[in-house]
Amino acid sequence: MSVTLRDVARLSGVSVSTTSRALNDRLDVSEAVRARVLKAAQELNYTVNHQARVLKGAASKTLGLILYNTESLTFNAVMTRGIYDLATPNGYSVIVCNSNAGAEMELQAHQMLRQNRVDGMLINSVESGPASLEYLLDNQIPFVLLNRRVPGIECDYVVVDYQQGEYLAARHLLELGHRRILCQLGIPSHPPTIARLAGYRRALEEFGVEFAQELVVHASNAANSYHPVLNAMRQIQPRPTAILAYNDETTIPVLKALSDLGLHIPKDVSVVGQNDLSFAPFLIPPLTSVAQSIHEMGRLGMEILLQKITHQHPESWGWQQIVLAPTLNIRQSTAPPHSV
Amino acid sequence: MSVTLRDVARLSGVSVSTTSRALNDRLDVSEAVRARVLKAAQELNYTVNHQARVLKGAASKTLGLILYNTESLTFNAVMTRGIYDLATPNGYSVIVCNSNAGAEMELQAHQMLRQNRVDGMLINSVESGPASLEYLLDNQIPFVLLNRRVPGIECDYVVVDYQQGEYLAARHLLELGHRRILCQLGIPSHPPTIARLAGYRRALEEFGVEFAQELVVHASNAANSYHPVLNAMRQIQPRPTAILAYNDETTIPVLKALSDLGLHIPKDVSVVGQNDLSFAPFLIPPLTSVAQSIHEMGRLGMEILLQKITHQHPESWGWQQIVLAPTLNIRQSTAPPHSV
DNA sequence: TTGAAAGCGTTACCAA
DNA sequence: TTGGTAACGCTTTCAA
Repeated sequence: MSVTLRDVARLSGVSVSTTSRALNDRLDVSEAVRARVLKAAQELNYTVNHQARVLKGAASKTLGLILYNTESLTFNAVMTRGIYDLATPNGYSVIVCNSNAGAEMELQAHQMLRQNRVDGMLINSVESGPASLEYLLDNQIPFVLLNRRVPGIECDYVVVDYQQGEYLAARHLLELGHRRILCQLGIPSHPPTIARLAGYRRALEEFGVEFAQELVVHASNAANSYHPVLNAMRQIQPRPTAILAYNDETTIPVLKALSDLGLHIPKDVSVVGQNDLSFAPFLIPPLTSVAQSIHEMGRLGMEILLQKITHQHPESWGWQQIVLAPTLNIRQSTAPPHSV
Repeated sequence: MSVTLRDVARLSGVSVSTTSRALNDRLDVSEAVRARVLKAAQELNYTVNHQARVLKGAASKTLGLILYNTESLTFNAVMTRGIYDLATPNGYSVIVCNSNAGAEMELQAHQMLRQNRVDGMLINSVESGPASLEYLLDNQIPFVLLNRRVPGIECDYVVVDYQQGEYLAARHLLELGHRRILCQLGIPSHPPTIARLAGYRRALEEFGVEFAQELVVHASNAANSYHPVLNAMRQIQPRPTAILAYNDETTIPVLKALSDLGLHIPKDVSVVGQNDLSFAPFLIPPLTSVAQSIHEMGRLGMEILLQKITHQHPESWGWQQIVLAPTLNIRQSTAPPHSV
């Protein structure tokens, strides 16, 4: 079927082993032979068979990436960019799998990557519990968790801090004088939602403000923020004076809901987003938003993974457990409450 | 290092070949033996070595995906979702590569995927010219172009029709009575920009409106639409009465620029977006936008690729060349020009 | 500097 | 129904 080393060897009139050495830039090949081999290889359009190499014992030069795939569209896009930026230049292929937030597909992904003998993995989905990760640890397959932690599993991870982000946002509003702050979240069991809620409550506590369940709006899909927020702002009395949106994308429907209720931002209601996407400064009014280093998280995760793969002293290393601190970018969507 | 078939054979007390047959659900294995083998495999936590299988002649069950990676964040995210949705369930791994809009990285990606003996490829980046594609054709490696066509290369492709989309948007504005329509585009050489420009001009011609170069705003990065559009709307006389934004994402800064100029939408200026992202109905005012079937494009491309890989009659097939028609969703951001 | 041969893990063929 | 053996394409060791 495809051109093999034997074909190249035959054409260049030398043995297979010499051909291999010539193509792999070994020193112990005469220039004359090397030139002949290279020419033959080019002529035949030869490409080394990667599977054969790996079977022979070489590193697979392949990494696995398991995505959760139910985050916001931009989240995945931004994170994977950080990852790819380092993969190809370093000669690594990346096999991307999606769990679609399901344990079954996630296990299938692990299975696939295991069969492919990947050199390492980046994991953004841990729905199936710790077993898969324990297997990786036991078999010394390097991996880095992205935006996830698993209780009871000691390993490398890089996370952005949604808890702290929500805390910063809430504190900012509290400092401005807001006391009734609507908090828009996703599915209660989703780790980023759990983290946000904790940050929100931490800020409230710090300011001695009592937590009210009615001020938390959970939506099965955080993107559908229009109706939940519209209803909440219509019904809750006294009306919240500020909103913590799940992220910048969901802020757009939130702004629309407020506009449809005839509420002015920030005069009547303050709004804070999260992720500080590139469009945040261009919303009307420019959105106060918490910047999370998502691209950085992807890039750093990949960097750590590559280090672990190349440096062969896993024992001498501690775990790299990195929490990327968010920053609050204050713009014009937040102000003291009107009534104050 | 890792557990092999020999280890399983040894533990279950049968030969390697019988072990292989037992694990591969062959019929000619006694139930007693099969049970013993399965138990041993489980006990040892055996996973088949995919590279060995492929070397032996099996299909690699791996697909390659080459992304351009300079499109809008959402474009890649939406398209790849359509792709992944079919990959894992069908047992295919996807190796994702990025060209970053560069010919060199694109060639490197081709090289990588070739070495990995992928069963097929989905390609959204053709910066390096037709040579790579010709190689695939010559070697009967199935591939499908996504959102790209290459002059002189006959092959399968699925594209969304940005030309038609821009045409529909422009026609809508022309029908409303607009004659001075600002057209926001990206790098002149980028295929989607070329297509959009052609659609714009086609609509103008059809309405007998002369094309004016000053009404076309090229930006190196289409996302930075604020200043180019602000300046254009400030300087061009008479002022355009409508804007064709590059896509929905760039619409956000466009709306801001108009707002900062004190221009009202749609009274003073009409705006049309493209892609009809989920947030389009929630912009203020709700955005008239051209819906492009990007998710469908990814999914369909994958479907065609899988068909080509499984059905082994490439000759009897014609090329599948699919152009997904856009539709215009009219909302409140467009109206007849104020002056009419 | 070159070549022969072994072996990576698997499957398939052929014999038993 | 089972087992031995060869072969996939490559790299590496050892000998020449």
